[in-house]
Amino acid sequence: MPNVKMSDIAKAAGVSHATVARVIHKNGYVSEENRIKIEQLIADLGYVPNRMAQGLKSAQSKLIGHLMLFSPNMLFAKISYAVNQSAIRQGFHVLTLTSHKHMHEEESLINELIGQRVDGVIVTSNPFVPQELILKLASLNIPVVMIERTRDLPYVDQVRVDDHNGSFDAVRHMIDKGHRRIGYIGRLPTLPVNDVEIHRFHGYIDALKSDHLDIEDALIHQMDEYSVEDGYRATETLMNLDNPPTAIFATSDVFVCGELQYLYQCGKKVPGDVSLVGYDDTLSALMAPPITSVGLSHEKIGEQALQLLMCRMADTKAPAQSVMINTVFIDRQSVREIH
Amino acid sequence: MPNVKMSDIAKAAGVSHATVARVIHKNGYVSEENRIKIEQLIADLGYVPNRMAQGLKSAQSKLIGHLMLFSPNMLFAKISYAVNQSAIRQGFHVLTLTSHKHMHEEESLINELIGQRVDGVIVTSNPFVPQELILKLASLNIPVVMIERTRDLPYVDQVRVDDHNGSFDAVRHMIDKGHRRIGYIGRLPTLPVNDVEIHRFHGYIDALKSDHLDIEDALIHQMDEYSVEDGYRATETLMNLDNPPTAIFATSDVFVCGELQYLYQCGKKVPGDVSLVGYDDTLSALMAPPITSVGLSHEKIGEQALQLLMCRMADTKAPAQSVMINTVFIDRQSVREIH
DNA sequence: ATGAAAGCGCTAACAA
DNA sequence: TTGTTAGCGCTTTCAT
Repeated sequence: MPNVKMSDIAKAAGVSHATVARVIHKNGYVSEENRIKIEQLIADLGYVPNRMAQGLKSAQSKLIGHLMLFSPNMLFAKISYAVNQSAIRQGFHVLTLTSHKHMHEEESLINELIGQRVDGVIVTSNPFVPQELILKLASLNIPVVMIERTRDLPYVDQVRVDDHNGSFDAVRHMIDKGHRRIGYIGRLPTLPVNDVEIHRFHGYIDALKSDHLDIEDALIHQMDEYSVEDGYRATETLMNLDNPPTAIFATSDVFVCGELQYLYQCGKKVPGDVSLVGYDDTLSALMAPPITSVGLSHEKIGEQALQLLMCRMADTKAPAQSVMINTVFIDRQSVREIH
Repeated sequence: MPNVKMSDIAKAAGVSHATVARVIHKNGYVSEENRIKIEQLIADLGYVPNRMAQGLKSAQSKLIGHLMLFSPNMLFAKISYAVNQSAIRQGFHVLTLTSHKHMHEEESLINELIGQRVDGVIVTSNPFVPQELILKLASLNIPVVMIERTRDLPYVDQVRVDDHNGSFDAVRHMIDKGHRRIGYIGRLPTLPVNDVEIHRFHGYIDALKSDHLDIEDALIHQMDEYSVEDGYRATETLMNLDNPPTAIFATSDVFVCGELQYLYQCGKKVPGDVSLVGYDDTLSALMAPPITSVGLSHEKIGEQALQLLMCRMADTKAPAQSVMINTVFIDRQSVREIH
């Protein structure tokens, strides 16, 4: 009994399909008698409206596209999940498309989304999506929201993370515990969109300055990639300094993995010998020992992204909005008090 | 210039929309002259066919639904990614829906998928999807493939993981390195679908038997949940035995996190004091130290799932197929040689 | 080589 | 209170 359609219900109920439509949408007048009968029939025959037909008619697919960058980082899996949930809550479904950096597949992916006539597009943390493609979407009146690595573009809304504060608070935490020599492991700001790296770095610098601490180049490591290996290497260099740091702040939990691997090898304890703070709060809870980290609230991010999308659907030509999401400092006691 | 449609191209080219359709689908005869002109117009105006209209007409949405269970485990993020990639390669898009255990949202989620008239459904590792819902899909002639936690249902194909072997090989590896007392940390087989737990457990048992080793209840811990905490607790109990194991096999990398946290606390070294092997190969590479683990090949799993879906689309009434995917043993030297 | 026309399943304005 | 009707954008058959 595949593919029951409105006319099947109508026929079975002895009415026109317009009447069936009325009971489905609960608008217009329908006699109590017919309503009951039709509702019964819908349940019995398992009728589910065809979204493609609805979409074609209404020019609303109720689909939104989510363009992500491939990344082994659990953070994006979490954001993806949050976006999906928020979308469902608003009656939308999400088509998730992932591109790889430097593979220039974005264009065809975006065309797919246009083909589906998505009602909106979310671009998460993908610094490689060319600006023209975003503008193309906007010119087609398809609402676009960018998450995390955002651009200032007309009619394109942004959900940003307050990285400066997140970073500042983390480093302040270390300073407050008595640390004076704090290492920094981050990523080089060499991507097309770099706000994230720059803000995290300035958060570190500003925290040091706020306590009039020296900024020492030897303590600052900006690596090529967010990777375990780079975290390992940076830590190795830091710990081999004549005067190694007592604490290290890393801008990603992935770096933390590398830090711990190095420290494990040379038998140094956390936080006994070195104190650590990570960023993302993805892997830090799972580490031995668990590591204090700066968490992002995925739910809020997803929620806001959908919110902005809905607003823009309502008014495509409203000025671009930018929402800042706070980070959440998660203390897991991986920073030791020193005197 | 939003929403260019076929008739716009037709009008601009001074032909009927049927001719435009011909050049798009490269079928039927079109004069060279017109083809050039139309192709040019399509590029210039940025025409992209409306999938909803195509779908309505062809009764093929080119969408597949992916029903997952919410899980903090990275494994499912990876499978999800692999499924998406394989789908794209076959010209499909994926609607990913995630349900929470015990929330009984599966029914409405499946109705959403029916509403979208998805061409197929993949159910990944979700033991809570009621059997009737799966059967409902099958009865609507919507191909269904189950991944990892599968059921024997008519017309429902399965992609399974060779957990018995995966587990067997891992434990054999420990035995070959000279270990005689090997702890087991797994999950209690209390889910609606339990093959996974049972096979992993028997893999362990059979490996021990293959070397005529004793099976000791005290070494076997079947926990309530795949969680860091349960891994921690089980390890604590194991290590406090009068005669603790020299090696521990865990059926999930999540357990490994807990193991390492406990061992870190009491200053025991891996593999110096205890040898470890995990399962999933998700977190094990990130641990300090990196842990040997049984990996699943997500790509193969995704690829096979799509393959089976395509086959079933071609022949809905073919007998159900079950494909077994091999695990991959990843040696990271976390098992010590003992004499 | 090209066009006309029907129809996919639905919505909504208009008539009755 | 209900039915009729005209599309939404596309594919495809059948004429021409």
